[in-house]
Amino acid sequence: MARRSDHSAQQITEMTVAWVQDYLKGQSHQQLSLRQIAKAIGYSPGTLINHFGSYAMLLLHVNAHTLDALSDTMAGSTVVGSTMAPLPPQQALLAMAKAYLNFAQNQPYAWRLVFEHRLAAEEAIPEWQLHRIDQMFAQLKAQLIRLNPSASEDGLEQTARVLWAGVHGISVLAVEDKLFSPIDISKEHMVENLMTHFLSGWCNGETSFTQGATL
Amino acid sequence: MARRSDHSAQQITEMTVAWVQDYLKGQSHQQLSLRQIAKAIGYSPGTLINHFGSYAMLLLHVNAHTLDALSDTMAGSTVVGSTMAPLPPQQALLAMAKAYLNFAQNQPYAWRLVFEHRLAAEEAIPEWQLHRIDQMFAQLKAQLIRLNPSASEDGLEQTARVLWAGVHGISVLAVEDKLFSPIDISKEHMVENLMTHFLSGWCNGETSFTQGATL
DNA sequence: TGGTTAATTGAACGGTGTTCATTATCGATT
DNA sequence: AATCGATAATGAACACCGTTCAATTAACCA
Repeated sequence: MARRSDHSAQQITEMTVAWVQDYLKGQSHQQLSLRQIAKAIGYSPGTLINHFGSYAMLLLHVNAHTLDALSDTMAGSTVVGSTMAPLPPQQALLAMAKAYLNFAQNQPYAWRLVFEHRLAAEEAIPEWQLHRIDQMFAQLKAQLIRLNPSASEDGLEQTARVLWAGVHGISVLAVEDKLFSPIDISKEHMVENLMTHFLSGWCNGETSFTQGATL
Repeated sequence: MARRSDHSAQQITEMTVAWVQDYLKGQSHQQLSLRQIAKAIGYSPGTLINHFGSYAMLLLHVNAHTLDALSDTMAGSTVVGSTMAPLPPQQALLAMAKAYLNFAQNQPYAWRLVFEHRLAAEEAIPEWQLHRIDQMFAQLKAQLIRLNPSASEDGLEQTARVLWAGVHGISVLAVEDKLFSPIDISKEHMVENLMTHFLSGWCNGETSFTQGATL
């Protein structure tokens, strides 16, 4: 068979991503396969390889979709109402962190795929994917700069990543259920804990802790 | 063929774990396979399945070994010399965090396997594995309690996990090269940044940040 | 020594991602 | 309207994968 014109190239991408996203609502990608996807959308495995380049690249498109949804959720979390005043920066950051955590917990399989997926060594992460990540950091930095306008650009860059890494770490361990806590700690409380202590430490200036905090 | 007595059961475990650990020094587990391991140690795939129960369980043993090495490294990082006084708690915590990060960076493939590996839903994580993780937290808590003796047990438990999650997050993103930073930030500086600000915030008591830090 | 036990195996099974020659259809040209 | 070149799509083939299991045979014990 050849050259059906049932769907455009873009439609095939959409069908594929939509079906996988739906699949990931209920189960991990570990049981997922190219052949399964092909059957589900009514094309052959070879067609999908032609279209995406590889199974890994197909999954990268799925991840792009996930990152868009995550980014939207985070952006939306800082606006409580259309006519309200913007949240103070600390609350905005906390809202974004909680949005991040909740997204991870609500869509654990899609979220995990983003971070577990790896391309073959020779294929580089496409520019369109890097752009998505840049935008997420831009959101964080925008709030941090409100919180501490005197911070240097490099300092902001670093702090945004440290903070994000912290939230990410909690989310990873929460989603993978690897916190192994004897007591039941609310994940949201952990994020609040991190945010509170880190931001208060950050705003109180650069008191080197090797001499401070002598309690 | 049957019932060779070339090796005891324990020896087979050791050979297997040693070979995989060696393999992971140079490449990711993604290309690794049971058949490959079997060939390398001179047994059949079926024998390894009999021995470990499944390929997943085999990898769990590898991870146990990795966790032991990690735990040792962290424990060792707080003692600079045999006759010296113990490090102050902040420095001990920082040393452990850096040890954690460095381990992740030096043995990225073994380290990643620990966190990417998942058992089938029905098999529970064995007790001997949970025990290893408990011990790591015990190390952290021991330092935190020196830093803030008045903290409650539950508070310690939570703070230890928040702190560890933060360090873990930085390590994950560093190892996976997913920090996507335009500037080149030293990972060690990020850990220091997190530790400094978080601990200083933590020690300065429970100043709620919703009212504090008015920049 | 003979019988029992159990460790080990290789073949088979149903899966995987990827390659590629073949084919059938489309779009344009005559 | 017929033809032709380009190309989207395919399915068979390939080399793997983890796992199962009947058959085998070495070790052990009575």
